[in-house]
Amino acid sequence: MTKALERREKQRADLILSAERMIATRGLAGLKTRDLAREIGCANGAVYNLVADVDELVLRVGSRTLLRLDEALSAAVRAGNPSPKETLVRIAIAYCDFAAENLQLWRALFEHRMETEKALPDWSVDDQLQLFRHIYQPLAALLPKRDAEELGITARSLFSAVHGMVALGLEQRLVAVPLPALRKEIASLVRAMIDGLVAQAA
Amino acid sequence: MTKALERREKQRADLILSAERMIATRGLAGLKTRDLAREIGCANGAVYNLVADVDELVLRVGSRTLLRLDEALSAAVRAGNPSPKETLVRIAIAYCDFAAENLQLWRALFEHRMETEKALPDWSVDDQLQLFRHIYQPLAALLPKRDAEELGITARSLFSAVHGMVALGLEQRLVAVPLPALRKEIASLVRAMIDGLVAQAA
DNA sequence: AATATTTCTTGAACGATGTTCAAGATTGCT
DNA sequence: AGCAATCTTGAACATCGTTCAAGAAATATT
Repeated sequence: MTKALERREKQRADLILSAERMIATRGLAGLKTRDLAREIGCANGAVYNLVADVDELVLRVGSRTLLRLDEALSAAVRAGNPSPKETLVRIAIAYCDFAAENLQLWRALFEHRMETEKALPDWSVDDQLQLFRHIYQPLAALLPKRDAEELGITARSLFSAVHGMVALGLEQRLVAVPLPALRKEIASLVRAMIDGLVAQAA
Repeated sequence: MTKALERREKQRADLILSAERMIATRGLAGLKTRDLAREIGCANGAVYNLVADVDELVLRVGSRTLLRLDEALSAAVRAGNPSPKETLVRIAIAYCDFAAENLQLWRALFEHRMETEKALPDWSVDDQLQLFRHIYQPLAALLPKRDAEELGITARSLFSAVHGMVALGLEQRLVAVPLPALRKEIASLVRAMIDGLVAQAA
């Protein structure tokens, strides 16, 4: 019994890694159960012994991506010892860089939601909220008069604004923006947002 | 000959309207050629006489949506005669309201891009760039020292930031944000961005 | 007006794809 | 070794977008 379960877990891990590789190279739409089955060496039907459906598979890959994103943002905060304002700029730039370097996996994070209506499992929701904590602390230092709830909302807004710039900036359909220019733009607008918020609070 | 072409055009218009209705009620994923054919009264294969493929259909619906969005933003600018700063706030709020009121159609605008790699036809690209002109003018008044290219980039960044707030704000997966709170947040952050940009320029 | 030619429309068929399931193979327990 | 529980298989199903040969309709020609 232990042997079988071990093998199962091993294959499950293989499956998720294969799915991750496949999304990274061919995009979310390029993820096919039959190709996955061939890659990990099993029948296509066997995929459903390892995972309930592709939705779960995508969410598991997404969870890994969020983890790596979290690490990237943590590293950006850790480097040097800048002011709260520059910390927030670094986080934004790090988010942009991560998205550019993991374009397809990062996109999959947001593309997938639209397709299914069913609620997300808890293990998937938790990760997402963790991201805001990187923003929360520097923001609290800059806006000492705001209470925790206000800070949470503002942190989310700040994140969303940067996300929008990255999302539309990395889109090739509109005018293609070279990555260095995008980074500069993001840094500039983040500084503007922070300056504006601090000025409003004064 | 003219009679047949007329009928064709009529049916083409019907098809696009049906597609629009279908996306609005069932989402982009709910758009099915067989259902469309039944609605406009023709065989499913006949859809491909009116339109090259579903991609084109989605783009045509998107074009209509962008037109209505443009009108909504124009109306927001027209109302009253506020300062450039408040004009930009109104545009942002109008964008948020439009997205909320036309949720599925608005989402389809951005969901669709990911799926196809082929370049967009010109008639579809043009509309998108027009949106920035609403932002450009008030921004030029606020930042008189910036040249046209810089203003264009900043206008796009501002739009992207607001788009991000709306996109993640209207997402139900994360913490659900009530619409009035979202509008308030957007107004607040737009004012902060503008204040910050103006202060930087000084 | 009758016929020929071009064009359009049809709906069956194709190829993909996610998912299911009964039958066969494998594993774990006594 | 033998039995029961479990897992694996790959064929089958349903649902898509899309294509296409054949029949219907419209247009052009005589």
